Amino acid sequence: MVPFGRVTTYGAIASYLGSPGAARMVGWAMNQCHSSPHYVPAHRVVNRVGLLTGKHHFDGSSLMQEMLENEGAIIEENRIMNMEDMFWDPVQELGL
DNA sequence: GACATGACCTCTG
DNA sequence: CCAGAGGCCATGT
Repeated sequence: MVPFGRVTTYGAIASYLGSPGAARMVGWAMNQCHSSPHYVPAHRVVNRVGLLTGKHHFDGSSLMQEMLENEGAIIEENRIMNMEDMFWDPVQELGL
């Protein structure tokens, strides 16, 4: 549901799902989304400071970064510099 | 059934 | 500001 050009965090997703502290489970879900028939923009999910912690789980080592940069993100040292502008909070945007 | 691990977060000292 | 510890929940051995 994360729109083009926006990113969100594991914690935000977990919080939206009703388990504020279950960010790890979200990471696990992202890992499993490989085998999901639905399209999951996992590249738009980063940790709270905008660090691309899951980049190693994509095909290339820079695929995630490339896709994010393609969506307007400014990435430097595996980190989204303009995180504040890109951040998309499901709780705030979709309502809880 | 216990124990370890994971694309994390938050609080403490 | 940096480091450590605890919590979260599903999965695999």
